[in-house]
Amino acid sequence: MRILVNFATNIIAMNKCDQCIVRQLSSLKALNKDEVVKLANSKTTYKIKKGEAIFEEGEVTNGVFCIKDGVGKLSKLSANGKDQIVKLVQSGELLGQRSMISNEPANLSAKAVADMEVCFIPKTEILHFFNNNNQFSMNLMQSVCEDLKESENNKIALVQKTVKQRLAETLLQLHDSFGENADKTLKVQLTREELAGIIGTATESCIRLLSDFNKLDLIELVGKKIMLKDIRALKKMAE
Amino acid sequence: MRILVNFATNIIAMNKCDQCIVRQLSSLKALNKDEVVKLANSKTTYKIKKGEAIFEEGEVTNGVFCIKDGVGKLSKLSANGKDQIVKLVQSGELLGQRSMISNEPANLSAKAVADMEVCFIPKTEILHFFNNNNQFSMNLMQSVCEDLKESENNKIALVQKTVKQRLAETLLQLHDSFGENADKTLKVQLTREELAGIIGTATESCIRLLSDFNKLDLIELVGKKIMLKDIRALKKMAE
DNA sequence: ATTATAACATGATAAATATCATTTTTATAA
DNA sequence: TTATAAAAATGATATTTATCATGTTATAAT
Repeated sequence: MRILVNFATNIIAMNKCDQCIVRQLSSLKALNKDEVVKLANSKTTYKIKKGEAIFEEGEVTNGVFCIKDGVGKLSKLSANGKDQIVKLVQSGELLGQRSMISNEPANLSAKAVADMEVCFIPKTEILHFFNNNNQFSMNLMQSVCEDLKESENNKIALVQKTVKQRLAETLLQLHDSFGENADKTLKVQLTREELAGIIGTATESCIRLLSDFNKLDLIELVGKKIMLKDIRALKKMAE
Repeated sequence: MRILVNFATNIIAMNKCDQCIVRQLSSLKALNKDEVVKLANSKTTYKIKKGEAIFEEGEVTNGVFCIKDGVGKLSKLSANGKDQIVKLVQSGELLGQRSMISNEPANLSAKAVADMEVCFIPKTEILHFFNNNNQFSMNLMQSVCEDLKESENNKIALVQKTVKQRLAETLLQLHDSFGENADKTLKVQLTREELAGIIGTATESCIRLLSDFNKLDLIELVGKKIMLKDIRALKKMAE
């Protein structure tokens, strides 16, 4: 009887996780069928509305979050009250790997930029996979390494490029990673303040530059949305 | 006969690596006796003079470097010809883990800031340890995670703090990580250009601020050396 | 629909920082 | 030891960017 119930549960759960975009794109792709079943049984699913937090800086998370849908930002509040955005994350990605591995409270806050659906996987599960599945641990390792490389390059860009160059670069990256709507505007919709938080500048400076770019026909401002009109020129400007 | 020779070789080699500072401080501390023997047999030792490179940006390294002695800088040359320093490394640390794990050419150049002694460990060895020693893989993972956290925080500091704050912070960090000489000056000796490369500013601006700090009695400039005189005030300034 | 609130926008100005020019000091090699 | 180059220092100036003030438009709540 017990077995039957478990069997039924597992099938449903396995289907759910097995077909999930996170399973296809993240380190979790290395898990075998049994492991996916284990995963499906231990996960919890949440919905997070735009603006809400998944976790805050300083919180102990004790696990990782899979992003099934939506867009999130990892950010840190500075002394002067500005929210510096470190990274945008989207469906298919894992969140909170670093602090889980380091055994530390979260260094950054994670908040929804667009409505999100996430699954929480407890630390014990992840560590079990890490210790028993070499491909998984290698994948996880590579994913953190990729983050490190990105962070280093981003850091260099922030220091060595002007605000104008950083804005051009960031617009291109947003276009690249998140794509465009039917009306050709950028799919991720950030406020000017958030955009300023990514490129590390004052909101007013960001707004001013956007309107310069608009006048130069590099972009078009469609209400609050942004459409890239001259990608070639933006690329040139970013260098 | 064969066994005898190997036995003798291993003892010497094991002693060498077993007592090495890198073995005590890095992820390698998780290795058992047999693994240390394997390590000792596969490593190669190099000496690198101040100013020389261990590896350059874009090079395929195919292994990691252990820093037995000296100080190195990880940096990237920007379009405008400036060398942005991403991180300073010292004895006990490993170098080139990220690009090895990611299977990519080095993203940064590694150069000696002070004469160095390093050992090269081939990729095959490291991967073998990674797949067969859970504690080692966890250590390696944690070390990369630590780098990531540092890089993110450093990035935020670079963007949100003024050049003056960054200089104060960097001087304190150098004091913290590398200590001071008998005459109380900082042990790592960087040129003003290198220091500017860490805080991300023009060399002249860096020199100017150092001389301001000097006038304010926060530091004392002893020739090219720097002595921290008022650590409390520097800390306050960095915030 | 109307009010309140947040987001966006722009001008004026101040502050921070970079750049160019020049001089002084220090290190290095002939 | 002197010549030569590199590093450090400082002034003058230009450029970039932030800040403050204010107005406008969009969005949400009553």
